[in-house]
Amino acid sequence: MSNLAPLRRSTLVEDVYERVKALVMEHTLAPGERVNIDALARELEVSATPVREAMARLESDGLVRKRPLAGYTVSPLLSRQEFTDMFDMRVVLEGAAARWAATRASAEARAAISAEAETVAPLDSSDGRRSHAAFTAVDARFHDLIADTAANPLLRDSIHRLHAHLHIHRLYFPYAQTGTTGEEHRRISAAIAAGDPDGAEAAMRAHLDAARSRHLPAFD
Amino acid sequence: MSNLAPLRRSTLVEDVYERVKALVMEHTLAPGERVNIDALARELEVSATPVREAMARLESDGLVRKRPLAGYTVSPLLSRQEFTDMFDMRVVLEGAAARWAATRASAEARAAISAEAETVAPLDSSDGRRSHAAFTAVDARFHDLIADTAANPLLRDSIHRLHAHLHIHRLYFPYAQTGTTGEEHRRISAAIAAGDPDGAEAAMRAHLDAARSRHLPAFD
DNA sequence: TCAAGCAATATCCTATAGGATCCACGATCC
DNA sequence: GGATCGTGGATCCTATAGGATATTGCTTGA
Repeated sequence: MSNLAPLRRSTLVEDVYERVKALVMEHTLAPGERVNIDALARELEVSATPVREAMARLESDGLVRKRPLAGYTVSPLLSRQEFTDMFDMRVVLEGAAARWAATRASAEARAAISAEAETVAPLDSSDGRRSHAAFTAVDARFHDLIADTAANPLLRDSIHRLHAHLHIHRLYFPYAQTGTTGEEHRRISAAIAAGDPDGAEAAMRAHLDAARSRHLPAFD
Repeated sequence: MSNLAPLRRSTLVEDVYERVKALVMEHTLAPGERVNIDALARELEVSATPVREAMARLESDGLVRKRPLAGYTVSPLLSRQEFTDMFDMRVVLEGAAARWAATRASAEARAAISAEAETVAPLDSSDGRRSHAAFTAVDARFHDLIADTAANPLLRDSIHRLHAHLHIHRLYFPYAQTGTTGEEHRRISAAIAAGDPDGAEAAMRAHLDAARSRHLPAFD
């Protein structure tokens, strides 16, 4: 009976960080909006001190910006240039992740990726259509799974950071085409399952280039 | 007369962050060492509050680790595996940086990179030999310059973060061979100057692989 | 009507204090 | 002798208060 989870006794800072991060991710706190620390502290029923510390961490994540002596604001939406830069980074990082996943993944991991690639977003109960939120959730899980499988913590964290920003952007432009995402995912997954690093990287790069093209019209 | 620097009125948190970061980078605070917040606050002649906020930022940088309710410790030295992972990341990120620098750099930037590649570490005044510190400083400037030239803020920040950890490691193993570093740098610079993205990326990857090989014996 | 200057308010930033938790050391028991 | 338990001290974490700064709105003048 070893290797138990470290039993996280939480501090308020931790909880506040998670809560505020969620507020930003679900755009209850909108991009560009000012964040009043005192008001936020009252809302969460804590004092300002742990809130300030949590905000410092969020700033390092790039989710909020700080102006000294003038408070925090939620990071504004990505400009077209920033969005392009982000996808350039994704191509580089996730391309490498796919490559390494193809060489390093365990049999279980390959199976998990294949399963995720076959997953189809569930139908929305209200209107019977596939919701945008459900689609992005499936997409995010697929990409995060590959990032995890690449077995490089630095790479994994970098990719996760980028995905947070992508998630925020998607919430504001929920009309991007789904296109051939499913098929592209299956191609990536097939290459990883086959242990083909070149093919996996190429498929991932192609997928991300296509995804970028699907998103770019939102900036017109 | 526009475009003046925003005139950073600093807050204590900013100053403390820079000071503590320097303490870690120059290993006045040694890897693995516990960081007593109250003692550090007394030392810097400030209260614990801004120190805590600065530590939260340093944790996001990976320079310190936090155990809830048990304080901060300076991040331990990289294991062999972590060191290898870091260089895997460098190959990916800096390879892309070299590629983009080759296509996007202005004439001035190309000249600056070439000049930096020709720079030789100054001789130490005391013993007349090239000091390890001087060599690493020149090396760091060359790589940072390319990262800046790639014109992607996300990429630049990611590379800078990695370099901080590399710097700490180097201070503890100051006997790594210099080898053919100078020549490798000149090869990278030549490809960038020539606007050859494939060549620049290949040269950077070769350089980093060689550098990793020069460092790895430190773990034996 | 618009710009500039000033006052009042809101907000941020830091210091301090006290409760909560962990760590080290010694005592006790097997 | 070695392990377990309990206590004292150190340290962390949070709340609160007050000084410092930015922002807002109004007034004044051109």
